[in-house]
Amino acid sequence: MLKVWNTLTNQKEEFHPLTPHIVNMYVCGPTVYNYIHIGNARSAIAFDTIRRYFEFRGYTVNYISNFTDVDDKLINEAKAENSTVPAIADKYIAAFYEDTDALNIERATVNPRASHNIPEIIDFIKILVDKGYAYPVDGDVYYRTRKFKNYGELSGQNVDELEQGASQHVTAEELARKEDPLDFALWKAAKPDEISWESPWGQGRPGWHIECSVMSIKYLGATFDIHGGGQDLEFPHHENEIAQSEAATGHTFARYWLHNGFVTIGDDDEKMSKSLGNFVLARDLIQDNDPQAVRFLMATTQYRRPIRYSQASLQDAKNNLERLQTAWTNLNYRFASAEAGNTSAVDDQADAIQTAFITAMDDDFNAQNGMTHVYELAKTINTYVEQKVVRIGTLEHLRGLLRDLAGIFGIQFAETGELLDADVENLIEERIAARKAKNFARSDEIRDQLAQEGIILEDTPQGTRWHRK
RNA sequence: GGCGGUAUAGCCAAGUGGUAAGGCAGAGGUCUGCAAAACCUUCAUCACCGGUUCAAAUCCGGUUACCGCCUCCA
Repeated sequence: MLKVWNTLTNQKEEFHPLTPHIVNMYVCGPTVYNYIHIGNARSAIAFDTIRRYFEFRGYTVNYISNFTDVDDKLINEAKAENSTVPAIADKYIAAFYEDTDALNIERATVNPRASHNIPEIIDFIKILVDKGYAYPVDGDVYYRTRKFKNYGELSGQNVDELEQGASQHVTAEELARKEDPLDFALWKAAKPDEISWESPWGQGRPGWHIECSVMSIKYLGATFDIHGGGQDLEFPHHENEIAQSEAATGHTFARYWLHNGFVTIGDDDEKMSKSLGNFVLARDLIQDNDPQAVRFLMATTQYRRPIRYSQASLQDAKNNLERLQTAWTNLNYRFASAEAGNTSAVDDQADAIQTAFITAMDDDFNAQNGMTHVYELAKTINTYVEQKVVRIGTLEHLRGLLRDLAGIFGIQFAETGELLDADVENLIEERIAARKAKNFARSDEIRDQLAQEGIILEDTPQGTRWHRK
């Protein structure tokens, strides 16, 4: 039975989707005023991995993830780049796809954009105003936070305690407009030269929070299964989403709330964030490192745990990935020398590993425990392929399982079989002859020479094989 | 100040009452002409103090340290 940690209740709960076999999930995407950093990538990878696991378990997943493409930051960035808000959004959305594709993150079912849903947003705000949950003031519209009785439930905050914090950060201008410092903007009146749309309250644009409520409900319905995002979104973003949505629809909003942990950096494991300025862009990291290793590091850490970003952790990921890749290569190498049929004892081992893997991952996507069984599979494979007699059915069984389990984490194995230059092939042939003649000086010379070119030779009972370093 | 999360070997990291998974790195070994890859062996009294229990990393109380949210942020 699959269990997930629900932030709403602060406990692990059995996961039962509203509709059998279908998971409707919404994950908060980035505000597209800059390239994504590896913290953003971590969130995308965490939920991509969760999505893949659901699919592995036989669910159909409707995965909606937004782009917030209208807000102060975009307006400022447009000014800074001497561009427009839509152009800035387009630019960084394109970059987002480049980066996430490189990290083998599956595309969402839909990536709705706030700016493409303005009529829906306005209609939604109208409902809140009509119901008395929101009030217009000079072209702004604010949400009446205290009117929503469960406000603070998600983050475990007490409204009165919050007010102390809020009051320290709200500007005098805002305070004058709001009935209560805790109220937040659903709609903001346009300042001169700002991007804006016509609304019942005048020219303006949506506030933050509202787009996620509107777009998640638009694509998934008033009540859906999973809402995900980074831990920093728990308050106020997700708290506000709940308040808006449930006030407007009268129904439970998301049923399970999942929050991923941060990527931390530095000796004191500080959160990586744009506002702290201590971030590493995903594209820079990918450029200097194997994207698969980056993906591996992020996907094989349980999604709620922090990930310490460092050269050492990346190197660790590379080594582990290499281990699995080697098992894959070892496995594929034996097909040519395999016999028909199956080795039932090994098939049984594979089945047991699969069962154990599912048990581990069903526990709130415990990737570390899941990976333990993937390593176990690698060991099973490495041991099996050293046997004199191997059988095709079992090789295929092992190959399929390794591919599927690794695939959940977004790991794709490199296929071998690339053709070598004729010169290189001749050298390998010459070396085989030299070894037969026990001319080891010459055979080692050839091996060293090819190693210089990045081609590693390995002598096995089935013959000499090679791979590129 | 309020709320929440961490603290396990050189590193990453499982484990929520029965005398510490797994991976990386290190050491030794098997295989190999030598290698490579693989496989085998080896490497921790679980932040600290006190308590409960036949038995605690695991429960309770306290202490310390670090991180996050409460303001834009994945």
